[in-house]
Amino acid sequence: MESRKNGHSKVLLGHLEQDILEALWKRGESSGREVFEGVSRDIAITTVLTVLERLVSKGLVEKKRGQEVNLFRCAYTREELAKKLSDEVFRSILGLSASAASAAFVNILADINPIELNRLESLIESKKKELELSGKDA
Amino acid sequence: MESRKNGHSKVLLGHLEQDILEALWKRGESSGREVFEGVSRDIAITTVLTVLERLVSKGLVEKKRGQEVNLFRCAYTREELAKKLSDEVFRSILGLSASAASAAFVNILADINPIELNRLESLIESKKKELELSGKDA
DNA sequence: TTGACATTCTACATTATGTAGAATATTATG
DNA sequence: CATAATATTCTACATAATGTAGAATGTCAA
Repeated sequence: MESRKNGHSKVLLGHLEQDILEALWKRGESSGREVFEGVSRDIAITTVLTVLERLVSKGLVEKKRGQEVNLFRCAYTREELAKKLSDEVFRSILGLSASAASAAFVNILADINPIELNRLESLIESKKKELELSGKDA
Repeated sequence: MESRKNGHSKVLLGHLEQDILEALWKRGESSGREVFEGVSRDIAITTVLTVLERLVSKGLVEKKRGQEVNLFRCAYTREELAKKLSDEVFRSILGLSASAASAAFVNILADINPIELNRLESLIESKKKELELSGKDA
């Protein structure tokens, strides 16, 4: 439903950027050509190389010289990247309305991965204990 | 720390857009000039008018003819907007790593508004019950 | 050495956002 | 009513992010 601006709908990273990271996570360290094949899109290989290069600039991908070709690999695991990207976005939305954001978060999590609801609950418990400790002398 | 691209650091809406929405939420229905004053920035009033107009295009602000001037107001409450904006972003990050995203969410919520942790917990409980019901015949 | 492939450079298109002057419309008032 | 003061709309530019890829150049193996 969400009225996407136009063609795009990127959120945190561009679509191609995401696909490239996905390919790298799946295949592990790979050459440019392998990444190109991994994303399997009808685009020129130079396009992939260019974006790969940009990801390197952003520090999201690491490049090193292999024997015959350059090799690329993600600088972060999915988890690490999720954490990195979360910060700004969560802060922004939670700042708008913590309650609404929380509700939305739970709804979406339930939709995507309901099992995680339990883990989320545990996380909250832990965090609460943590806060009690740090705040007990107030 | 987050290496901001350049000058910008927008997430979901531009800075000026956010400021304008804030001004509208604070003041309620307002004229263009009032919004301009509300955002109190050293920019031309037409800049505010332009962005206001764009927000109208995006459906985030409503415009109507007042007696002597046009009046603008937010089409959504903070809560509604937070919900609207959450969807895509949360889905994207949760899709990357539900566990990492959950952890980040809890950390940031605890930082911004710890009291909400309790509410979040309740939300999870409710959601879990809800899921049990819908899934009990599986 | 030379052809195939890899890498880098350069460049363009599109979209989003911030910015605002010019042009036009409207209103209040002398 | 004429007109100055405002308000509104139009048009336009700048910058950044992203996708896109051809041209130029580099490298390696047969």
